[in-house]
Amino acid sequence: MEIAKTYNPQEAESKWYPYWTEKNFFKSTPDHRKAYTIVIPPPNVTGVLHMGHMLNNTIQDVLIRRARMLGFNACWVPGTDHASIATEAKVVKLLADQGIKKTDLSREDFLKHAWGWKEKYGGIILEQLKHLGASCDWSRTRFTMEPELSDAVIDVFIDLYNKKKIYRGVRMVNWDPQGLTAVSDEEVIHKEANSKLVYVKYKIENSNEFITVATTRPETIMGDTAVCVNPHDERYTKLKGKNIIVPVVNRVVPIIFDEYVDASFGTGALKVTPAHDINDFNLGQKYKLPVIDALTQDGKISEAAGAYVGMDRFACRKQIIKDLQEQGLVEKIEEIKNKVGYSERTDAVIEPRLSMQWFLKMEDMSKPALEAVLNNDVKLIPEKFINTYKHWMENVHDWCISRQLWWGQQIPAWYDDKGNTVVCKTKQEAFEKLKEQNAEVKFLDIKQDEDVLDTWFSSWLWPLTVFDPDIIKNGWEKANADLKYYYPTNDLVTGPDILFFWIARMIIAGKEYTGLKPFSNVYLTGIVRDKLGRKMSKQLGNSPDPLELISKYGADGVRVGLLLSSPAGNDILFDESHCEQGRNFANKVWNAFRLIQGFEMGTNVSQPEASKTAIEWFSNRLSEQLEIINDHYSKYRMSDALMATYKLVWDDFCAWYLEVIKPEFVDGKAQPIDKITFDATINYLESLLKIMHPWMPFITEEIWHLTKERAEMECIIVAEWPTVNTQNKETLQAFEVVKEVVAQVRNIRQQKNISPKEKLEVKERSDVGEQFSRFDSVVIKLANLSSYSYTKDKVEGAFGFMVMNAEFFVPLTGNINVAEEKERLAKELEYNKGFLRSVQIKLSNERFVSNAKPEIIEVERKKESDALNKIKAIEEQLASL
RNA sequence: GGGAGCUUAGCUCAGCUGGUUCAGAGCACCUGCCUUACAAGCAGGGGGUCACUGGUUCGAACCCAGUAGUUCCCA
Repeated sequence: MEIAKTYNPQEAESKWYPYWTEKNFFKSTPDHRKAYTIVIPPPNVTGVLHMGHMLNNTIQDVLIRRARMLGFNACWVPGTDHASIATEAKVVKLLADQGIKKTDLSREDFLKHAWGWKEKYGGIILEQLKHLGASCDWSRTRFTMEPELSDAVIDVFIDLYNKKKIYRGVRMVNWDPQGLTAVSDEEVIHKEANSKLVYVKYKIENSNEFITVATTRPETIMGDTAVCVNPHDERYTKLKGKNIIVPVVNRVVPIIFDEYVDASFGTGALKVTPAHDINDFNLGQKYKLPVIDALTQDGKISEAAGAYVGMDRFACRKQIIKDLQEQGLVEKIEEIKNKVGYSERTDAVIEPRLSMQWFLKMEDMSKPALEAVLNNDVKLIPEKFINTYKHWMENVHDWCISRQLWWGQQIPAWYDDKGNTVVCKTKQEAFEKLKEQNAEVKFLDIKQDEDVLDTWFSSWLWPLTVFDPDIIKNGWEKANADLKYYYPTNDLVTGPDILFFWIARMIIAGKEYTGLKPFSNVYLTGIVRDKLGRKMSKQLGNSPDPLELISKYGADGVRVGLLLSSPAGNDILFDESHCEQGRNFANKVWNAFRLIQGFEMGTNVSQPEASKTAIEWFSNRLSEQLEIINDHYSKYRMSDALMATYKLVWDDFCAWYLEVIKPEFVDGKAQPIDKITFDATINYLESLLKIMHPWMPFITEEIWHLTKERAEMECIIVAEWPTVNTQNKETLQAFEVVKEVVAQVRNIRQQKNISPKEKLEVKERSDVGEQFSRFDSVVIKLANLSSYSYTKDKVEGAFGFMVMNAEFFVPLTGNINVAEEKERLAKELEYNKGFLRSVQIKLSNERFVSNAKPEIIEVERKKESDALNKIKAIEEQLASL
C-alpha cells in the first residue's frame, strides 16, 4: 500500500471522531471502576469557540483521555450556560434589527423569541468542540436553563430565603445602563481612563464668594444635595453653618464637615450626590440628605434633574462644562487618570444607582469554602491563586443576585397589593401563604417578582445538578446514583478570571448542599494573548478562527501548538508558528510510521549487534522518560509532559533508535529486517502512540489501526497506558557516551569537510571503555566507521577528542593542520586547568570541607581527579604533535 | 491606595531540597546537506553579568532586604 509522504489530518479526523462516538467510547455510566470526572465550564450558549476555549478544552481532553487509558471510568460532562445578560442583549439586538422593540413585547413573547433563537443557534460551540477532538459524553449534555436545572435554582433560592440568607432591599448597585440591569461587583471591570477633573465654582449663599469643587462627573451636579469638606481643613473652617448654591439648578444645600474627604485631592471640597456614588450615598445617609436621582435607567438625564432633561449622560457632561465655562464658573480643567467601571457583559460604563434588589449574605457561607482551599482539600494550580482567593473570601460582600432581565430563572417571590411578600414555587402556594397575612387577597392580584436571577446563581450548582437536578429537593443523603458516583469531581479547568464568579461559588454551594467539595483540583489556565501580548479581541482582529487553524494545521497540530508553551496560570502568547511546530511533529510521527511499515521482514535474517543493543537501550529509555512524563502529569505540568513526550519520540526514537535499527541499502536495495528487531520496534511504536494519544488523538488512532488488524473495539482511545519498568542506569549512561562520541566524529567531519559517506576509523584509548563494547556497533553504524578499536598507546597524526575520561582518535594522515590542532588543544588545556584550579580552591577551603555534605565533597574530589587525568591526556597529545 | 505575582539566550519558558565540568529546553538564527521515512527534514554550530544593589552562607539564578520595571486582583 502506498502511504502519503505527508500526513493528512482531515482524513483521520473525519474518520475517527464519528467512530469514537458511534462506539460510545466517550459514554460513561457508573460501574465498578473508579470514576474520573470533569465538568466542562459551560460556555455561553450563544458563544463561538475562541482561543481561550481551545486552550482549556484541550487540557481537559488531555486529562480525560489519559484517565481513560489509566483505567478510570472517565466522564466529561459538556453543556452550555444561558448567560442571561449576554444572551438577552443579543436577542434584543436581533429583534431590533427586525424592527421589533423589546418594550413592545410581552415577557412571554420575548421569551418565545429567545428560546427560538437558542434552539436555532445555541450550542454551535459544542459542535465546534468536536472538531478539536473533545471526548465529552454528549449524552449528558446539559443547559443551565433547561427545566430540571432551573427548578433546582428556584429550590436553592427558596431554601436560602427560608434560611434567612437571602434578603431584599434598596442598595446602591452597579447599574448597567445598556443592559438595563443591576450587575454584581464581580461583573464590573475597572479600567484606567483619561478623564477631565473639572474645577467648578459653587456660590456661597449671601456672599460674593465661591467655593471650588473638583469633579469628574459634572453631569451629576443637578443631583447635588451638599458640599462636604474635611473638618481639619483650615481653608474651610470659616464656612461653618453656611449654605452653598448649586450651579445650573440654583439649589441651596448645606456645607457639611466629614473626615471622609481627602483634603489633598482636588480643592478638598467634595460635591455630594447621594444618588450617584456609593460614598456620597453613605454621607447622605449619615447627614440625612435628600436623594435626587438625576439619571434615568438608560443613562439619560432625568426629569428630577430639572435641566438637560433627556440628554445622554456623556453628551450632557460636555455641554454642562461648556455652559459653566460661559458663565465663568469653571476655574480650570485638569487631565487626570482614574479608574472607570465597565460592565463585563455589555462594556457600558457602570452607573452607581439606588435600587431594590435581592441579595445573598455571603459571610457565613463563604467560611467553609475558604477553609476547603486553605487546607488543600481543594487544590488550586498554580498555588499563587490561593492568596487571591483568600483575600477575596475574607472581604466578600453580599451578592446582588437579581437582574432586571427576562432571560433567566424568574425570582420565586410573590407580592399582593398590600405589599406582603412570600417566597415559594408556585402562584397557588403563594396564594395559600399570602392568605395567612392578608385574608382578602385575590388570586389574580398576586404578582411574581419581575426580575430573574444572576446567571452565576445557576452555574454555581453545575457540578451538582448536571448529575442530579433533584439534589436540592432531596438532599445529599438521597442523592441519585450518578451524583454519588461522580461527585466530588476530580479536576476543573478554567481561567482565573472566573475564580470568584464561579469557582468560589461552586465550592460554597457544594459545601452548603453536600458538605463536600465539588472538585479536588482546579487547574487555572492563562489568558491567550497574541504574540505582542495583547488580549485577543474582536475589535483588534487579532484572534485567529480556531476552526481555520484546525483545517490548516490539523486538530492534533493545533492541540500540540497550544500546549507547547502554556504553563498553568501564566498567560500564553499565541503564535501560529506553534501550530506549525505541532503539525511538523505530527508529520514526523507519520514518517516514522512510514519507515517502519516499509520494513520487509526476512525469514533467515539474524539480528545485528547494533539493533540488539539499541533495543536494550530504548526499553530503558522509554521507561525512564515515561516515569518523568507521569510525574509531570501528577503535578499538572502539562507543557513539560508534552515536551518530554515530544523529545522521547523525535530525539530518542526517531533520531537515535530508528537510525540504528534501520536496515542498510545494498546495491540500491533495502535489506530485510530480522523478526526480533521488527517486533520490538512495533512494540515501541505502540507504546509511544499511547503516550502521545492524549495530545494527538487523531493521528495516533489512525496509525494504531494501520500497524495491525484491530478488532472493532480495539482502539487506542481505550488502550492501556504503558507501565514503567525499573531501569538499568548503566545502560542509559553508556548510551549518553555513545551519543557524545558519535556527535564528536560528526563534528570532525563537518569541520574538515569530510563527506558523511566516507568511512572513518576510530581508536579509543581508555581503561574502562571496553566494558561498554557492546555499544561499539552502534557507534560504527551512526558515525559511519570502517573500524572501532582499542589501543593502549597514543595515536600519532590523528584528531583527538575526549568523552568522559576516555581519549578517542580519528587517524587522518596528511589531513592534519598541526598549528590549528595545537591551538585547539592549548585552549582546551587552558580551560581544564582553570577548572581544576577552582575545584582545588574549594577543596583547600577548610570551611567548605568541614561544612559541606560528604557527598558534595566526594563529587568535588571526583572532579579534581577527572580534571587531572584530562590535563595529562591533553598534554600528551600536545607533545605528540 | 491595599494585596499578589513576575523579571533567566532574539522569542516563549524550565530550573522542584542552595551544591555535578563556567546555567537547560523548544522555537528562531548561522553553516553544510534534497543522504531511498520525513526539506513540515538531516547533521553541525553560535548565543546568557540569571533586572539592579546590598546581605546571609564554605557555596546563591534559588534564601533575606531594598530599588526599578512589569502583569494581575481588590478598593
